[in-house]
Amino acid sequence: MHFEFNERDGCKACPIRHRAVCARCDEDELIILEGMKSYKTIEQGEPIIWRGDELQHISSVVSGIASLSRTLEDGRTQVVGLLLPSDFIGSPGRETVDFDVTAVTDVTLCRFERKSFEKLVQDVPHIAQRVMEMALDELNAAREWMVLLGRKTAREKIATFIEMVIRRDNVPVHADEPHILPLTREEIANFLGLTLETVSRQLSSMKKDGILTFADRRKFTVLDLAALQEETGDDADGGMIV
Amino acid sequence: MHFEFNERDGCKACPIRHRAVCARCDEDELIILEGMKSYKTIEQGEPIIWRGDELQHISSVVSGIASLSRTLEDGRTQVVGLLLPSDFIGSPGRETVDFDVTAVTDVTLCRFERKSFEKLVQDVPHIAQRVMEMALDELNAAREWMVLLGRKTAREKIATFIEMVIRRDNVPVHADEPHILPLTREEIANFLGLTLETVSRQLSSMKKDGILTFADRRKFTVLDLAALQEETGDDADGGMIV
DNA sequence: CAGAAACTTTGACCCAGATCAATATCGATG
DNA sequence: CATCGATATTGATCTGGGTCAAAGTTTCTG
Repeated sequence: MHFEFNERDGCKACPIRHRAVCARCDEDELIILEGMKSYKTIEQGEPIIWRGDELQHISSVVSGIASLSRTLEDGRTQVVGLLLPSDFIGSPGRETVDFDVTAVTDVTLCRFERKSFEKLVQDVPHIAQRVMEMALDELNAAREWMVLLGRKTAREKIATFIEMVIRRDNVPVHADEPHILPLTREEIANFLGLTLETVSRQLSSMKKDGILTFADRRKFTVLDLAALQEETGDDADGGMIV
Repeated sequence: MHFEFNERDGCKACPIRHRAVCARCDEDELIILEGMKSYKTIEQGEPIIWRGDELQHISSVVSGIASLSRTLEDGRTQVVGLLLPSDFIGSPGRETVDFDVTAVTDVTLCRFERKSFEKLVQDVPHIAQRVMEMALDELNAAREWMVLLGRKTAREKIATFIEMVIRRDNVPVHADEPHILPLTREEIANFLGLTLETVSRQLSSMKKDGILTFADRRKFTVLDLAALQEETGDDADGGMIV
């Protein structure tokens, strides 16, 4: 059984093609991948899997946004990450999830039976390498977020969050289309370690300061990107040495 | 050139043997590993590498403790992780580090020329798998820490930190030897997203409440483990479903 | 072993952001 | 299109932890 990796023309039907995690789509390979995958849709607001639940599948987000979060006994909730299309739910080698996973929007998942996925990781070297790279990227993002949670002010947190949102759906150049906040005020608060009132106040304040405008609760446009970036608390150049 | 993986008797001289990241120590393998590694010692308090610096080596901590941190322009610092023996500095596929790495104690590193290490990751499937597992573990730990930073009170943060320290050097059973705080008050503060005064006050308060005693600034004993764990804010059973 | 530098504790006060509360707006539903 | 529940805004007040300041320890150095 031979597997090879090919980034360029990964199999069209294979969801681990996202982020180019895919073995060469010759017949052998396709059979295995086809045999073990299944799709599932979860409605907005519904839980996908709870912390501690046994992982039957490793899934990849095909469309929509899911959140990873932890809630303390008294209800305090911290969102520790957002899962966007191509992100995985569950990791090879783990039998349970350590965080609650919830559909923030309607979410479509492509699921692999966990054992098969783990076998794939073992048999196809480039898949382990890809998962490794993805994990390292996310680790970096998580650490970056730790700086925000531990040291940034409410205003800096909001500015950083908005900047992240507009960076994410990076419209070509100078498309003035409004951006969409993917989260409610409360979800933003739980992501930033704030209360929803503080989130609301900071957004209002940025509106007053002419940095943003809102067409409605979710739809906004950045009027002054430079000012926004100034407020994030990060180095202007994203940390490169000049 | 064939490589195989053997957890049990990984090569004694190979530092990536830590955490069992090691190929079978036949001659081919040894030559490669021996040829590319070098040791280096960094004194307590000295920087190991700065954020943005080009990574010449991937290193593994052999002894001592290093911290990963980020400092904002105005001096606010957040420690995003501690590197203990067997942890890596630098990741295959990255040309720079994204955080400052500092020696918290005297640190000995085992360094690999980066290109060679990356080649090794590509050539020896089990090494990529091992790095993948390590990255996934650290990702989990980072997310756990995000909950602490975003939602826990000062007292809960301190309790969690102390619990982490005693869990780390998990003395057999009932050894009443004192534990050692590996960090100064200021370093603890930067790790927990607090000020050093708050750290000091909380430690005093726990002393007053009979949870801890201090033999000196660094040396402490836990008098009431149950109470300590009660204060961490986490579920009693570490999150397992009962 | 004196004197200094580094680290820690403790106190007094203050403020960013939490909490509590009232109102306003949106969007779904019959 | 009126009603209701969910979501958001805004105001008033409170407080945990930050800030500023002054001792008190420990450790290093000559």
